Amino acid sequence: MFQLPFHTIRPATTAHLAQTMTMLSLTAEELRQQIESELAANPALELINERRCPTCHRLLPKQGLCPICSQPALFDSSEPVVFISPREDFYPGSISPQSEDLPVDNFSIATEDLPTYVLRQIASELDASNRKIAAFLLTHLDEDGLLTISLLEVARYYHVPLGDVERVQRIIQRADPVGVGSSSPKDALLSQLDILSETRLIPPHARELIQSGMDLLSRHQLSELARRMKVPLRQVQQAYRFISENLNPFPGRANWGDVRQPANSRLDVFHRPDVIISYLEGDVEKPLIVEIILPLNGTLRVNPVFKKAIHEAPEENKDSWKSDLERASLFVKCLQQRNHTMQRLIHRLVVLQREFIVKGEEFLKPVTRVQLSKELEVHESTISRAVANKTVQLPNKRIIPLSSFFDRSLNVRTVLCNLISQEQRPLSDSELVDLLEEYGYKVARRTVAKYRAMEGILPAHLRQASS
DNA sequence: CTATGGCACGGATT
DNA sequence: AATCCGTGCCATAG
Repeated sequence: MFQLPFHTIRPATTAHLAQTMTMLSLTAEELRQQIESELAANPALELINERRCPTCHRLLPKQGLCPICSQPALFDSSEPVVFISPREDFYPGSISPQSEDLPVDNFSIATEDLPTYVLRQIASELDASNRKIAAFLLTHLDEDGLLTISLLEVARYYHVPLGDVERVQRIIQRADPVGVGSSSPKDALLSQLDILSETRLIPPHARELIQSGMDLLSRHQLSELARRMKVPLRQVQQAYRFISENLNPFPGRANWGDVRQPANSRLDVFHRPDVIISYLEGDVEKPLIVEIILPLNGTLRVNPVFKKAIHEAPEENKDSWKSDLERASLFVKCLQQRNHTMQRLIHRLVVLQREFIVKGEEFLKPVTRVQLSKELEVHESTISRAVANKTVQLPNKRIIPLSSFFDRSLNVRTVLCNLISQEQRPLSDSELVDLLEEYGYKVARRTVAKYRAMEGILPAHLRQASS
């Protein structure tokens, strides 16, 4: 019923194949750059406007209404709907056609600065007056992403209660470089900790350490800290490691302009996902909507005017025009090819891992890339490329790497976490092995220890029995 | 003596 | 061919 504009896949030339391959491994952000430079370099390539759905802003098919918004009831809830989606709200830097009716600077390709980037994320949560406050706060950030003015000043300036300003600040802090807009490094750490604690376990005392031991913490005086807080040194060390690995006192400094996370960071904050999975109309009963982000605000095609003009091309330019034309059509084909592959891949993946997506990590089925490559009848390296470096946003708004879908042990690890969080008394690793066996997971004792370490859980003798 | 972490090996995965 | 991951063995801490 909802036919996507599939294009017949032509027999690939080697150049075609090579370019598709490299394109497949690009993230949405990288793809944006690629398209941008190609567009600038090749006059035969053009980007045209297309009609958009007035409610969801998705690109509309050639004729008719947006299939998602207009007839939601038509969809079978057992089948996910997968499609390529140019979502400029997720891609503020999306490339737009230079149309006459739209001021160019509105969606220009200029990279955004931090204040704009943050404001875009939170704009929908704020009413007009709060938006003003947010904008004001964001223009007073230093290069570290911290506020240079006090909240009190702002409140006085706008004649609003301090509480209002604080509320706006809290919303800002939750936006992408998490902790941005905090008043101090300490503040930034605390808000990051809050957000992290919603999704994973945090070591005991981490919060108190930051709260009251910030100065000692920043000077790495752990033993002094342990004495003053009356907490075992081991726990201080544990908490310290967690803090330095996962939190960042200067939220603006870190990865701004850098797409990839530092290797040692486990903070699940990525700038923008490559794929977004959500429920239709936010309703759990409705089917899953899967959008593969294409950072393109329109449709890319070979310029028909250019194509026509080729016959009248001046003799000395004819060759270069011709190569431009070929290059352009190759580029478009590769892009289609990439989209097609991504779409098939993600579709299969969503069907397979539905439980994981809707119910949580515990239900992840161990699937290897090889299995999937056989099902889709593509080479395994194709899957690898498609999966590498990409991120997915789940319906619960968490953004995770696409490779998590192929994690062989994530399910066991989460069961392990549950087990430990529900334990009455600290269980040793070998006891946990037996317990896991009852749940149908057979792992070695040594492996349990590894998983514990991965999840940042202390060994049994350092854990106190708690709720 | 038990529980755990380090090192390293082999097989699977990419 | 390179890398990742689970596991076994052994040293060490408690």
